[in-house]
Amino acid sequence: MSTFFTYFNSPIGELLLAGQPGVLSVLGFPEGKMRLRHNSDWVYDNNVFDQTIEQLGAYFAGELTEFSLELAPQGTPFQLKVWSALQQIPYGETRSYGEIAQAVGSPKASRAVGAANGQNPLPVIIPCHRVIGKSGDLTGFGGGLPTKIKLLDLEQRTLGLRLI
Amino acid sequence: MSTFFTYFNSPIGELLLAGQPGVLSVLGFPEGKMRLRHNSDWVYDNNVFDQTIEQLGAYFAGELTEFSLELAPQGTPFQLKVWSALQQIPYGETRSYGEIAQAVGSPKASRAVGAANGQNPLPVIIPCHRVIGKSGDLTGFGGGLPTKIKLLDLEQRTLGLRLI
DNA sequence: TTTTGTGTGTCCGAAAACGGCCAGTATTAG
DNA sequence: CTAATACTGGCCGTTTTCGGACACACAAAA
Repeated sequence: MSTFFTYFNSPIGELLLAGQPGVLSVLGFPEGKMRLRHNSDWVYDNNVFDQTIEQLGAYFAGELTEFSLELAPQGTPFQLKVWSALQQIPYGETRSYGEIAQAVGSPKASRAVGAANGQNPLPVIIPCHRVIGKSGDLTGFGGGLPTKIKLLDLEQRTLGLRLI
Repeated sequence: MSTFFTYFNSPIGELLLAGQPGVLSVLGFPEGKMRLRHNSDWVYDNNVFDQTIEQLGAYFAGELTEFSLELAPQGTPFQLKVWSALQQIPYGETRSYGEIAQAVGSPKASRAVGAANGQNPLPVIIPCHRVIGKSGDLTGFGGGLPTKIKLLDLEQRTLGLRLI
């Protein structure tokens, strides 16, 4: 089965989407430090990602707080547990790396959680941006710290509007 | 629990024995390349190793072909599997590194088997000397190749005598 | 043709290095 | 005196590096 891909223009820059019909497995930043581009044996197809694009659009517009997509991230057992835990963090809230470590049953593995966060193949949708240092430092983000700030800010402002 | 040790004079030179009452965990060559000596916090006690000494004596006299001792070698899961496989090689026979690799379920790990062999904490008793290259080369032995030859020779001659 | 003897390819496990951490001290700047 | 800041050491899963007690193939000698 071949892998399909497309690019999506978002407020935080161009995004690479990849996966198979109905299943998203990669979301990447083509620019910046990560420079994640499409593989040469992937097939361009924009139609495959209708739902993803629609929901991403709504998310960035502050009109969607929870994604409903079929995901297929690839990783080690530990990484999968971490990414799963990330999806439990409610929109607009944050957790510390240590809290996630505790949530996956390895209380002392906060550093390993940081590493797993860095390998997150589906940022934004799997909200690794909601994990920050215990002291409140943002500490890091694959797409660059400014993007992490933008995402947290978006979620904060959206929640603020909701209160009116 | 403290660790006990003693030294035993054998035909292949002095041997260091160490462990706890009823359980042997180390057998080493104090001389030669390995230079395994007793640790400073171990306690000298010759009586603890009655059975070991008796059986080693009988082995070197050609009167014992299978040890019956409680062993507690320390190692990684892979090493333990290898050492366990070594104990399945009958007295006087040999196997190639590749065959042991196959026996532990990693057919291509012949070189890794060599490495594990080199870490064998209980040579002679765990018969790493019965593993040789596929071509028949002896290839290596912690206590020195001459010792490996002596051991294989002893076993061969003992079997020979048995045939009479 | 058989037999040594080198060279080379490969494959593992083990050990070391590496962070998107964190808590406990020590050190300054107010 | 207090609080922010800097430094230190331990933690833990992953990644990378490393080093062979191998095993073939081919060459050269007998």
